Amino acid sequence: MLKKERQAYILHQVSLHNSVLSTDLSNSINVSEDTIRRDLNELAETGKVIKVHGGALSKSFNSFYLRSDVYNVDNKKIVAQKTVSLIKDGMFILTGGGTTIIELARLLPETLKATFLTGSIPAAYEYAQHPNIEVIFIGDKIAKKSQIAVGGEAISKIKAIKADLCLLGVNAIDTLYGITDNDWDVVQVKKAMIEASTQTALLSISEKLNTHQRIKICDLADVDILITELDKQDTILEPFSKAGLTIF
Amino acid sequence: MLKKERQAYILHQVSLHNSVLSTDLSNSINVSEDTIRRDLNELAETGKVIKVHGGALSKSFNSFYLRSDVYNVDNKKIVAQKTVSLIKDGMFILTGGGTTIIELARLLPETLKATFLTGSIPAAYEYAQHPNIEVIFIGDKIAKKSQIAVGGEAISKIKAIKADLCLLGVNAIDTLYGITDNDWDVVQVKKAMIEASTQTALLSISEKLNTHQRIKICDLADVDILITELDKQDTILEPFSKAGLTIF
DNA sequence: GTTTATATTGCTAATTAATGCAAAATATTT
DNA sequence: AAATATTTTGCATTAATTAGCAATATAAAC
Repeated sequence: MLKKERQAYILHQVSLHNSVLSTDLSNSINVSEDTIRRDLNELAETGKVIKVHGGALSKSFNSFYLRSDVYNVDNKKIVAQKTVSLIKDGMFILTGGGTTIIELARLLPETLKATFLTGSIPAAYEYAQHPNIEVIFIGDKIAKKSQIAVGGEAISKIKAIKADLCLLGVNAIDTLYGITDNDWDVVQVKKAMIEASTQTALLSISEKLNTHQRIKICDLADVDILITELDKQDTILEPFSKAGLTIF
Repeated sequence: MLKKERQAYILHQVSLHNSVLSTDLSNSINVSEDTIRRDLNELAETGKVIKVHGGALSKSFNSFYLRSDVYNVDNKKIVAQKTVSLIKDGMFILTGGGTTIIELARLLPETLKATFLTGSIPAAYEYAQHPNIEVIFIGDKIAKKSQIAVGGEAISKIKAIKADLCLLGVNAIDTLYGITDNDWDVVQVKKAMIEASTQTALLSISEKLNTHQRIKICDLADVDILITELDKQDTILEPFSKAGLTIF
């Protein structure tokens, strides 16, 4: 087994179990613990895992984004964690794609029984890992860049839905420009999702607040909840609160 | 053996096994390790493989899932490789899921311009990695076990399609029992896919020949091509050939 | 069809990389 | 604080790589 292969295997194990023990790895691939340790150190140096006494922990637990580290994962995880509390048993939830949504999918409690509807391949994959979650995929042509289904078929399917909650990762949000994005097809889908839900929550790391992009999805008035990694009281959030959004 | 031939052989080995050792190659084609190394370096410079200490790795050696846990990968890869030759530019291809199909997705040439329609999340993900392939996802409720969309929605969507070719990984195939599977929902989808295509090719490692399961998909007469890792002339394949299947 | 240039290959020796081992030094647990 | 487990360090061993050179093979020129 080549060194890189071994490291790939280790990474896979880490993403699968969130943590590994040097001893276990040593046994399962028959190399000395020294070698494992050296591998883990290399992987830690390049930021792929977090080295701890006795083994290593996953950084951005993922099979999709194994290579490219997700930007700002830590904050995204905070956002995702806050979002979990909004989700109750029995809900019908429409969600988009994006790295924050993926983090959310991973943080969902095992016991949660809910139905998730999405057009994002990575998100669907993650939801499907949960034993008690029903996943409905909204199919259509897959946009390569974002790995989500876009097009008329998908939109009319979304319009036929009435969901309890819509969860969207946000690209740019601003009190003046509203919620904006940079991909026409994706915007159409997001619009439809917001309309199809009784309540919409936006997931956004604070960095994206007060920025805008080319294409408008909707006004702040059209959505309900804003979830960031910041404290509810943070002054940056005040304008959004005043615009009528509930802050989490 | 010419240099180009040798490098083609090396590339083939790499795509088949995901990794090669310089030593092995040196032995199997009787040239010095130096030559192999020089070849690998050339292939690495043109981006065909990833050179590592001791050998080389396939460029796509880790993405969606690691193959180490896939049963009988090598044979599945041979099946997949044979299947590639059936696919031509411009085709509309309906495919199921399953590990053999995933291998196929990975072996598709970069230059291929075709449209793939599938209800399998892992397959869609793999297809979406190709620059010139259009992916249409057939959405519906996702069956956890198989990660494919099942249900009336998906089936009626499939029925609205007329595809050039249907590629199905097979669970069990027998001259007497026909093609069988063990999941009712999946069977419905496969049935619909076969009906919606002018031609159907079955991908199956030989191990699955002459086995059967609970639920019938169709008779041998309803499909056209059988692709296994075996040689066309193999006696095991004779009964299938006699049943009217074209063997690859 | 020679002859000349160019590429390819294999060999040797020196260098570098990868791995495992053992003893000492740290952590961690009880 | 004692017992146990993990890490560090330095070293030995083996394997793989590099670089230079000689021997062939292949292509190009005459």
